[in-house]
Parts: sequence; structure tokens; C-alpha cells
Amino acid sequence: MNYWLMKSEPDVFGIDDLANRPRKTDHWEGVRNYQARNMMRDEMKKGDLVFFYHSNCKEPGIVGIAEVVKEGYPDFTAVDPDAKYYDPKSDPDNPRWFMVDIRYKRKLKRNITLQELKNHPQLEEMLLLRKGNRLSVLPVSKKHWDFILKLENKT
DNA sequence: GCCAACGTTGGC
DNA sequence: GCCAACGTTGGC
Repeated sequence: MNYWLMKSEPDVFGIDDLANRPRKTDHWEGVRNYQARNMMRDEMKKGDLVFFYHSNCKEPGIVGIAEVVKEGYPDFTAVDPDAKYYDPKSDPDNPRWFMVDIRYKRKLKRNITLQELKNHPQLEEMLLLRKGNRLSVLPVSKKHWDFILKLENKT
């Protein structure tokens, strides 16, 4: 099993929005970056766990956990001219963009902020903390995953 | 709102 | 294939 981190802006689609969806499940539409696409298409597997990260907000950080429930399939919003993430260059017969479905598992007991993550030398290598990393889907090592979960119970 | 970092586009 | 221009991300 692998671990991931997915970023979303809470004003657009936050952890509560996921929790309020039917079956607490939604498709992760709108990723238009090839590296992130490749991970969703090729590497994310059913049962993998995901840190839900709030970005571009007052207190960016990890707020909850979700689970991959459907593996990579074409992002239909890319070929829908009315959709927000429509990409006119995406060919319906040869999909360019992919997405996965994730299901809400739980919120963390507290928001583990980006600032807090930065304070731990154990997380120095974490991709999320690497300068200039703007990928919205990132792999998380088991070591880092476990370490972050332990932080949850600390004050 | 600013701006650094990065990805994409398109002319040549 | 180079690279300048442009657009986006996302912390601050």
C-alpha cells in the first residue's frame, strides 16, 4: 500500500465538502499537470491512503485522511466544454487527463499545519516541503506518514 | 496583493 | 530544440 498527499483549496473543495458527498466519495477532477496525472493514472491504487491538505488558505496544512476507492480513469471534465476544467486539446478518444475517486475516512483531531511540519527535521526530505513544489498530488513515504500521524496526538 | 518558482506555449 | 513570454500555484 502507498501513501499520498493531495492539495485542495478549502474555499473550492475542502475536507468537509468531501465528507458531505454521497457515500463520502468524489472524483478528483481538474488536475492539469502531467506529473500529477501520471501518479493518478499509474500509481495510485485502491486502498491507498491520502492526506487531505488545505492549500492557499489562512492555515495551510493536513486536515484529514481519505482513501483511494477507484483507480485512474479519464477525467471527463476535460472533454466537457461546459466544465470549469475543460481542455480543448484533450481528445475524447485518447484522454489526456486522468483522475481517481477518493472517499473520506476521517478528519485529523487537529490541523497539522505546514508551519508545524517544517519544524520537524524528520520531515526535511518530505516532497511537500521542498522549495517550489507545486504539485497537487504527491507521494508520502510510510516513514513520514507514520511520523505525521504521531504528531496528531501531541499538543 | 505580492512574488518566487515552476510548467507550458509558440515563434524562430 | 531553444528560450522568452505568459499563466498558475501557493506561501506569506
